[in-house]
Amino acid sequence: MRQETIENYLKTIYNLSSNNTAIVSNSQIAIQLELNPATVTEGLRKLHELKYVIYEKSYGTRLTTQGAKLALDIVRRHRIWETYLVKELGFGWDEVHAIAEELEHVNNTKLINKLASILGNPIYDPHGDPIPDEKGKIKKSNFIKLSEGLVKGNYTIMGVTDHSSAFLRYLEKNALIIGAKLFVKSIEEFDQSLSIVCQKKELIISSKVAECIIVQSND
Amino acid sequence: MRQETIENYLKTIYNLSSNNTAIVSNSQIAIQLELNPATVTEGLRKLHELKYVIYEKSYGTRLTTQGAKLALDIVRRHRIWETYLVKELGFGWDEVHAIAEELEHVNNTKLINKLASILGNPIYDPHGDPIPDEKGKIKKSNFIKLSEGLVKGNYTIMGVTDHSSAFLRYLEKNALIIGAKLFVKSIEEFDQSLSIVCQKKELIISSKVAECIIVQSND
DNA sequence: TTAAATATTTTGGTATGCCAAATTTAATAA
DNA sequence: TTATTAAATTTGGCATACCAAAATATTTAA
Ligand SMILES: [Mn+2]
Ligand SMILES: [Mn+2]
Ligand SMILES: [Mn+2]
Ligand SMILES: [Mn+2]
Repeated sequence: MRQETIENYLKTIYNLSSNNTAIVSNSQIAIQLELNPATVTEGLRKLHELKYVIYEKSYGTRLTTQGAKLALDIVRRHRIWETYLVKELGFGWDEVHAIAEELEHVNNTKLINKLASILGNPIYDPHGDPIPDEKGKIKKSNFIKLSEGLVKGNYTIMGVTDHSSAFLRYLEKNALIIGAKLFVKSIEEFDQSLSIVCQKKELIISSKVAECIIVQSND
Repeated sequence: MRQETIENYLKTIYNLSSNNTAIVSNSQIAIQLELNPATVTEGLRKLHELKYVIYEKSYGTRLTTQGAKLALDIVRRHRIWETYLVKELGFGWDEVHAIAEELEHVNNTKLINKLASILGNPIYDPHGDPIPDEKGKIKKSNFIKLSEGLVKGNYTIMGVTDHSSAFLRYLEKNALIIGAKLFVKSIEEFDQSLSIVCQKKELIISSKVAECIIVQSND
């Protein structure tokens, strides 16, 4: 298998398994990688052969120790590059994901560690995602999705789960950036939309948006 | 054809044609890309179809305007990255070529122009090779190979044509770095080895080494 | 506990990128 | 000008990465 193919599978499996705890289904992977399910079945069989994953037919897939190690390395490269592009090269947080998708495959430990060092070995990337250290160790957090919070609460935005330009520009337009504080006034029963206050301005956000915002409770 | 394959062919053809003037043979390309000649014949037929090259069977290949444009873009990316790695990230001139071979395929104009801008839009890379500007324009020079110079002359080292770590470390060990001044005392008739003085130290270099050093005459 | 819906796998097939061996073409030396 | 040598091309084949459609298996809803 081509190295880039392996890397894209492992990264995807890692991301879909939420910190490598859950088992991942073929269809999830197929959607994420925009591949035909038949292709994914084949791919997983090969990754199993290569001992990167445990793939149990018609049940699901999880990473082996070896697979998780490589996955965490790709995730590290991706997030370090995103941070470098934003902090050192002046890109917007809505532009960097696509570039990092390519840069992540350049495998040079010295390069990544040098970038990390220039950045002061950051623990979070521009979207609030944790950056694994050189050994693959990752900072645990007790953050939640805004959609999972209680009504009437104070929160700080810690990250996002959608990295599309469209979503990030929408957030920016409404001052919903990382570090911003917000207060949830109420949740509409009909559609679970949230009425929130942020920077003294009141606004309504859909449940779909609230699902993509990661927050820390301040209460 | 895969974009990376196209790019590697075009860059190679550009480099072998010395500034896109000469016609390039299949065997040269095969050696450079470490491919079987049969593969190169196929590759060139496809690149001709795609209008990147004019490939005349059993005669030779040259770039079209479109092909030269893309080739110069790859060369620019490669040399900007090499310069950035040396000047901003602290790599040695003997380490950067291999990394740039991967980074050159990341296609993002804004990124390359940003790196170039941080570097002050350099005209030469760490090996003395000229960096095309955004439009593909390249600084012409009247530099020569040290092996082509006259006996008893003063020269300044302007570049190298071999980018291997082994060669570059050999040069560094002997203070034969870019900008260094040297004096050619004599050329041995038997093997064309050169007796030179550099930094007050005398040393003998083989004709093979002299062929890989680009100089400007100071006389 | 079945039928319907959904997910997965198998099968058959395409496109790309490569190579080894055989053949043809071109260049060089006698 | 002919051998001889070298370069290029053709042919037949292999491996990888995909997909569409058909066949199975699993899950979910009756
Ligand atoms: Mn990727
Ligand atoms: Mn990110
Ligand atoms: Mn390359
Ligand atoms: Mn260079």
